[in-house]
Amino acid sequence: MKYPQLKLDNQLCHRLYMASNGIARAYRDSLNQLDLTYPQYVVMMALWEKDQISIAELLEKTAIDGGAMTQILKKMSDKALLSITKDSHDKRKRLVQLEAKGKAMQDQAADIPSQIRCRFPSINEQQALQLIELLDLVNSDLN
Amino acid sequence: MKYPQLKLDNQLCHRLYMASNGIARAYRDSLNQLDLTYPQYVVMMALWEKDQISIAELLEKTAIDGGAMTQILKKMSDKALLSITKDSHDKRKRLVQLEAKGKAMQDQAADIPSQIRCRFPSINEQQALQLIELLDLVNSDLN
DNA sequence: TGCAAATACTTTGCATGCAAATTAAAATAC
DNA sequence: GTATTTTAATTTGCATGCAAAGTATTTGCA
Repeated sequence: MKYPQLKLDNQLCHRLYMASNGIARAYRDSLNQLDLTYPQYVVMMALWEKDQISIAELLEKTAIDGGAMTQILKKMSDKALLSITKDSHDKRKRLVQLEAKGKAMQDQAADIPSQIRCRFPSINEQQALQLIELLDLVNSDLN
Repeated sequence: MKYPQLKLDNQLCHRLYMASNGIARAYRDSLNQLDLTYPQYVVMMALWEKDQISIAELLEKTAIDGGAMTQILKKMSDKALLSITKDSHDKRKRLVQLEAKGKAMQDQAADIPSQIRCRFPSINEQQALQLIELLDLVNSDLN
């Protein structure tokens, strides 16, 4: 190997790639029971925190791609989890609000975080917090 | 907010999601110059480390999806970066080897890691290593 | 030896992630 | 006040990630 900096073993990014895909995969079983994909689950979490927000605000909170968001919201709307209305003050904007089914789903979802947590016995609480701190630093450099 | 464990701010997975997508985005400019996508770059790194390996071995080293790998290798083969031959001892297997263009690209790629590193001024070396250690723990639980 | 099970890939269908082009409406400029 | 620019979303085309089904070989086992 000519260049050690090109070894896969030295790539932070590749580890993030594996971890991100792997954890999303770990969520799959739990989310299948709610008929949600991971990005859809993220949208739900954002709305449970703050309902009645514009798509732009949803994009900012979730960091989901705008083009994908249009499709994701359409599917969630078809499933009656939420509805989308035009903002009467600014007709460019559209507001997203939870429907009854979407609100009710919060109780079903409440157990998911602990289910996922069990899949990572190698990580203790302190390490999890440390990981979050470091990822926040990474993400802060990404704007 | 009824359930604090459902707050986006408390989700390790969402941070991984943002970091993984964001870093891949950060690679884009550098990789565009080599006409490579990020997964294709990962394949190149794997092959620069060890040439003449089976697709199964490539899948294991890169953690790329098998179905996607078929398409990725086809595109890379079309670009004359590598070629694929049947293993004469086991006709189920196919061996991947770098072509001249693929080998030469290593020199062009050697600068990429430091270019990416510059995009993360908030992270010092010790923190980067710590992040790698923690992600290795996460990934070790993902099998 | 013969055949079921395991292996190594490929294919297919669906759900994003992303860049670039497009559309509609609001804000600014002149 | 109208033209230009900016903002908010959608649309389009391409590249995966993933599960499930399909194909071709090879193993393994009765």
